[in-house]
Amino acid sequence: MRKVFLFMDTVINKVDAKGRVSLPSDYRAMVKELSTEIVCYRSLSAPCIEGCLEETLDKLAAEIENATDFFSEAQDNLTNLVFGDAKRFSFDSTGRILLTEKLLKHAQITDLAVFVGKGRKFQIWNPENWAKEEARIRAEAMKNRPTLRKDAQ
Amino acid sequence: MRKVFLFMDTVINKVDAKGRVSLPSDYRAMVKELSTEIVCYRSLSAPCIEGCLEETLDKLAAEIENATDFFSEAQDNLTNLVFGDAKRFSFDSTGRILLTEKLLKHAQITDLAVFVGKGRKFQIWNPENWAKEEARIRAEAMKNRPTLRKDAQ
DNA sequence: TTGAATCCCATAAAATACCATGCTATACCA
DNA sequence: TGGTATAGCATGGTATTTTATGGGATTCAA
Repeated sequence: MRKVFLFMDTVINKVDAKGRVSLPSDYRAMVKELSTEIVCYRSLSAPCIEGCLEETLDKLAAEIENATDFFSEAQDNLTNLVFGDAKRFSFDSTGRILLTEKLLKHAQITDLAVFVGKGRKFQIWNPENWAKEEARIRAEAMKNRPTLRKDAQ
Repeated sequence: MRKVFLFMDTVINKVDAKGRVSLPSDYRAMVKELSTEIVCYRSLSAPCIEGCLEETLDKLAAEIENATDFFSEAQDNLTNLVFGDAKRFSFDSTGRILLTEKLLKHAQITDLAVFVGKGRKFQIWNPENWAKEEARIRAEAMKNRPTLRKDAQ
């Protein structure tokens, strides 16, 4: 039994005519080991699909409750945005999930999908869009080294 | 059971036609004792591969979550950069890992790989590049003594 | 009953595990 | 201390398993 569960690596898979994509085998292994499910939703900030484990959304729900007031408009909006869009995806015996039209359209994905690990989450991109995005992020990191010191941000 | 787990020493191993390299036996022993796995990614600052234990990345994930907001661009960029590039590597019964094309290309490694201990991390270099880099670092350290005082940096 | 979703089977390629060998470093003994 | 035996290691090769992906069959629901 492994100790660490992180979505990593970048893998590119085909999307067939039916809209099926193989989930990277690493991701599947995690889902199976934790006996949970994958949840996907449209990214709020980029033209890509975002995915995570159900547990992660559960934690997010708790955080939202903690950070915003029960009756606040902020909590209302946030929960609508996140949970209104999220959907559970299970994979078949060969490890494929069936993405929805809504998600594919948002990410401009047609026949190829790039899975990008983000630790507790992952993203699914159109290959060209991801290439541009990665170049942008790396260039920025070269210019200004990332930091985790709060005072430096 | 040992108390200290540090990647040390510099060892050079062959990379075969399939891209397989023996992980230094010291490293393997650590990984086995901790029953964990190795993670590798392209160094952000040098033409080499960087590696560490899964736990190290897990801690980093927690730190990122702690230092940045769930919906922030900073968290987005950082997690893409780090985890999109990282990949788990398990070794076979003879202690070899299969490096990817992307990593080998970034480090300009063809048939020989130098493993350089870095404590919590290690690096994998092309032998010639490492020779140059080591000379440079040592020369610099001779000229300006290293310091750990924050105010001096 | 028609379209969509799910399941199952087949195949090729890639990743992984396994076996065998020569070498090196270590341990052991005189 | 010197020499030998032994265990561990690096490395080449092969076999086996897993994975991605296409296509067809079956089920489910509108």
